[in-house]
Amino acid sequence: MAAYTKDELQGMLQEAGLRVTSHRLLILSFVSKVKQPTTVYELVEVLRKKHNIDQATVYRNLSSLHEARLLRRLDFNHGHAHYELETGRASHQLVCQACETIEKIEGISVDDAVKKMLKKSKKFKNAITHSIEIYGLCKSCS
Amino acid sequence: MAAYTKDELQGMLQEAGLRVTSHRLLILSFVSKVKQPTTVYELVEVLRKKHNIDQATVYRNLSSLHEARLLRRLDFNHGHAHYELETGRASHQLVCQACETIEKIEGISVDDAVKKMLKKSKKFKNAITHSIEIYGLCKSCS
DNA sequence: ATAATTTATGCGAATTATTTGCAATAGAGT
DNA sequence: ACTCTATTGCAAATAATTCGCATAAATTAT
Repeated sequence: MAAYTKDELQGMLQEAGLRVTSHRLLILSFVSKVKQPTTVYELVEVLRKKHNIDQATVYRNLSSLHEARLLRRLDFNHGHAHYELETGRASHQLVCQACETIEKIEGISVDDAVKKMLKKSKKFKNAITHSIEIYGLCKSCS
Repeated sequence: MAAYTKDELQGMLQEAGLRVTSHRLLILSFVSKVKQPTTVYELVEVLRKKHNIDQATVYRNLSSLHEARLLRRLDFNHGHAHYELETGRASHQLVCQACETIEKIEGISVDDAVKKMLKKSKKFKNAITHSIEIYGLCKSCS
C-alpha cells in the first residue's frame, strides 16, 4: 500500500541501526507494495528469480527486520509465516479456516482492551504490537 | 483448568461426530489439564512415553479435533503450533518476543470490535473464534 | 453377540519450513 | 583506499508436519 521511496526505506534501515544492503531494500520494497501480508515462500521465489537472492538470506533478513521492528510477523495457521510492514498500528485480519483466504480489516481499534489486558498482566508491563486473527469460513467456503 | 470427566470428553467427541478412541480421550484430557496452551512437541513427548502413541497419530488427531472445533490452534511465532481447548470464548494472550513466555488474559472482551470488523468485511459473514496476540517483552526480558 | 464397514493407528519415509557453518563479499567508518 | 564487521551464497542440517500402506480398533448392520 504505502509506496516508500528507496531513500525512505534506506532511512528506516539506518534509524533501526541496520546496514543498508540492496537485499534489505528489495525485501522492504516488496513487502510494502503487496496488499496482503506476504508469505515467506512468495518472497523467496520472487527474490530468487528476479535477483538471485538465496533463501537463507531472505530468512535471515526477515528475522533481522522483524527484530528491528520494521516488519511484523503474522501467522494464520497456514503452516508458514507471513510478514507485513510494521506500521505501529496493530494488525487485524479475518482468516478462513478452510482455504487460505485472509482479509485485513483496518480502522477499528482494540487499544483500550489491550491496555486493560496489560493492566491485568503479571508478567508484562508494556506491549510493542498486537494482532487479532478472527477465524471463520469465508463466503465461498461456507 | 476445567477438569472434564472421561464421560464428558466422550460426549464432546460424540456430539462432534468423531469416533471415541482412547487416544482422543487422552489428548483432550491432557490439553484440558494444562494451564497454558500446549505445544505439539509436549503432547507428542508425553503421549509417546506414557502411552506409546505415535507422533503421526497425535498430529492427525489434533487436526481432526481442531476441525471439529474441540481444540483451538494458536501460534505465537515460536515456529510451532500450540493447542488449547476450544471454549467458545476467545483467547487472548501476551507473548514475549525474546523468550517463550506467554500469559493468558481472561475476562476482557473484544467482541464488539470483532462484530464491527465483520460488518466491514467483504469476504466474511460470520466468525467462529478469534485470538489476540499482544507482543512485547516480558518483565524478565525487558 | 458377530460380521461387515469404516475410520484410526503405527511405522517408516517424505515434505515443507526454517536454520546453520563456513568461506567469500560487500557496507560503514577512518 | 584500508580495516573491521556484518551480510551473502552455497550446501547441508534440523525442525515441524504430513503421507502411504498394512493392521487394528470403533461403529453399524445383521
